[in-house]
Amino acid sequence: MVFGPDVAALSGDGVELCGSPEQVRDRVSGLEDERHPRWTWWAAAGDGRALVAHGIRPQRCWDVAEAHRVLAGGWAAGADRAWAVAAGLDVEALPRPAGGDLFDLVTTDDAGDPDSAVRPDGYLRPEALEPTWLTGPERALSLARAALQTSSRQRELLAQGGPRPVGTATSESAAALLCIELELDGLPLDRSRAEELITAAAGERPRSEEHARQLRRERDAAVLAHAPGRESTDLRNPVQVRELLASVGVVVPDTRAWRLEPYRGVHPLVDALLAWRKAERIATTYGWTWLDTHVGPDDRLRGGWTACDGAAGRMTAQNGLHNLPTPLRPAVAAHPGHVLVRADLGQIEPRVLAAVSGDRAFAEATRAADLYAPVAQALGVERAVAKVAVLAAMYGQTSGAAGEALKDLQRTYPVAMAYLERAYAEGLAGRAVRTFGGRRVPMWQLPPGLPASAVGAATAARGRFARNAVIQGAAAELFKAWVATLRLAVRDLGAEVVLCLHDEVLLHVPEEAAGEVAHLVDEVLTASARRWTGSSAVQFVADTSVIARWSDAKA
DNA sequence: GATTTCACGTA
DNA sequence: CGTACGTGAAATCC
Repeated sequence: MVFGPDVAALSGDGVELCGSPEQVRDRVSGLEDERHPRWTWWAAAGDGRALVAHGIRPQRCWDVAEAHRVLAGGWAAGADRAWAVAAGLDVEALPRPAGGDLFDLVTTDDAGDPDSAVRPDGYLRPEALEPTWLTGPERALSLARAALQTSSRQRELLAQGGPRPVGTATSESAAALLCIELELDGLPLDRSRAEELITAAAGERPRSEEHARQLRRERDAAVLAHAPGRESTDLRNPVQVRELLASVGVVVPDTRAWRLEPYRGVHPLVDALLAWRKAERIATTYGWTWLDTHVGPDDRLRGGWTACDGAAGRMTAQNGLHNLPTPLRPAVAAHPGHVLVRADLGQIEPRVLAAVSGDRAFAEATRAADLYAPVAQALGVERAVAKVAVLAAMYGQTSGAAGEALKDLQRTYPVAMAYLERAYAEGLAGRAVRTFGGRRVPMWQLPPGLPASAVGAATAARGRFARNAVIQGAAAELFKAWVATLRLAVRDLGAEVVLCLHDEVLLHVPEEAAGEVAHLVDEVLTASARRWTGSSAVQFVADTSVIARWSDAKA
C-alpha cells in the first residue's frame, strides 16, 4: 500500500485499487477484518502511521525499510535504496533527487513514463520518494506495485540465508508498527505523583524566568558554600569544577561521578557536588519542562520510537522513555481500572549466547532458573566469579578479576567461546558480521590517516563491538519476536504494550484481564523462543508481575 | 547555527 | 582495552 496526502493505492493478491486516502483506508479496514493480510509498505512511519492514526491496527505487515536493514545493515533504508538492493542494482550509483540545478534539467530527458515510479534504467525514481510526486492515482499505484515487488525480492534474498532471516524481517516489521503505536498511545503516568517527585528532586515549579534563575542560584549555593572564596564557580562548566575540586585538594583528570566517588570522604564539597549533579539532571532533563513538553493532557508520556538502532538492532526511544531515572519511576502508573503487567527476561544475554552458538553444555545450564549456578559448579568457582567471567567473555572485558575463570570457560564451553572469538576476529579484520537472525552488522573502516600506534586499539575496539553485537543484536531479535507476538495475543483483552526496554516490557491492562495477560506473557515467550531458536534446548525465563506502578517490581 | 565534548541516565 | 542508546549545557567550529 501507498498513502500520500491526496491519493492512495493498494496492489496485490487480486486486489488493485487507487483513490482518495479515505477510500483506500476503508478498503484496507474491510480487508483487515476479513482476512488480515500481510500488508506491505515502504516504512511504518509513513503508511503504517496513516492507518494507526485512523484507528486501524493491522495484524501483520512487511516493512520494506526494516527488511532492508536486516539484509544490508546500517540505518539508511529509503525506498530507492531498498529497491536497488532488492533488484541487485549498484547502490553506489543511486540516482540523486533533483536539486533544481541546470544539470538536473539537462539529464531528465530520458525519464520514461512520468507516472511510473521506476525509471528506464531500473532504478526507482528518486523524486517518487517525495509525497509531492503523488499527484495522481496512477503514480500511487505504480509506487505500491514497486513496494510489493521489492518485498518479494527481499524475501528471496533473505531466504538465501536460511529460514530465519525471513522470520526476522517479519518480526522487525511488526516491531516497527508497534513503534508507531507506542508513539501514539504513550506511557501512562500519574501526573500528581510525577509533580511530587520532580518537586522533591528539583524544587518547586518556577513561576517565571527570574524565579527559575533564583532557584538555580539556591541549588548552586548549597555546593559553593563548601568552597569559600570560589562562589563564582560555574558548576555546569567541567573545567571550572575541576579547578574548584583542586582547590580543596581533590585533583582528578575529569570530574565524572565514578571518578569522584572515592573522594566522598575527603572533602564535603565532593558529596555536595554529586548530590547537586543528580538534582540538576532531573531539573534540566526530567523536570518541569520535560513534563510540560512530553506528557499530554491524557497523562501519557510520548516520544518517538525506532525498531532498531544503527548498530546491532535494539529498539530506541526518545524523551526519556528509555532512560527515566529510577527515582521518577513511581510516576509511571496504570490509569484507573487498569494495572501494569511487567515482565523482564532474566539473564537474557548468556541464554542468547547458548542459543546462537549451539553450545550444548552451555544450553544445559539454561535449564536452571539461575544460569550462573550450574556454570559456577562446572568451573568450580563462586557464583559471582562465574558471572563476571561470562559477562567478560561476552563484552570483551579484559581488566578486572575475570582472568583465570575465563580460561576455565574456554575449556568448559568451547563452542560458545569460539562463537564469540569468531565475531571478535571478524570485527578485528573489519568484516561485517551477521546476527543469529540474519541481520547484517557492518563494520566501520579505520580513518586512512590513523597513526600506526593507534591502529591496534582501534581494531580491538571494533572486535569488541562485533563480539557484543552478535549477542546484543540476537537478544534484540528474540525480544522483538516476543513482543510482536504479545502485541496480538493480548489485544482482544484490551491490553496494550506501552513500553519496551531491551529486555523488559510493560503492558497496560484492564484489571480483570491481569491474570490472563500475565499468563500469556510467559506462554508467548516459550513459544517465541522455540520458534526463534528452532528447538527447546535453551530455556528463557521471564520475571512477570502485576503491579500498579513501575517501581512496584524489583529492578 | 551546527557540531563536538563532557557528563549522566537507562539496558 | 565492556557495548549500545538519548539528552542537555557549554565549548568549539565554521
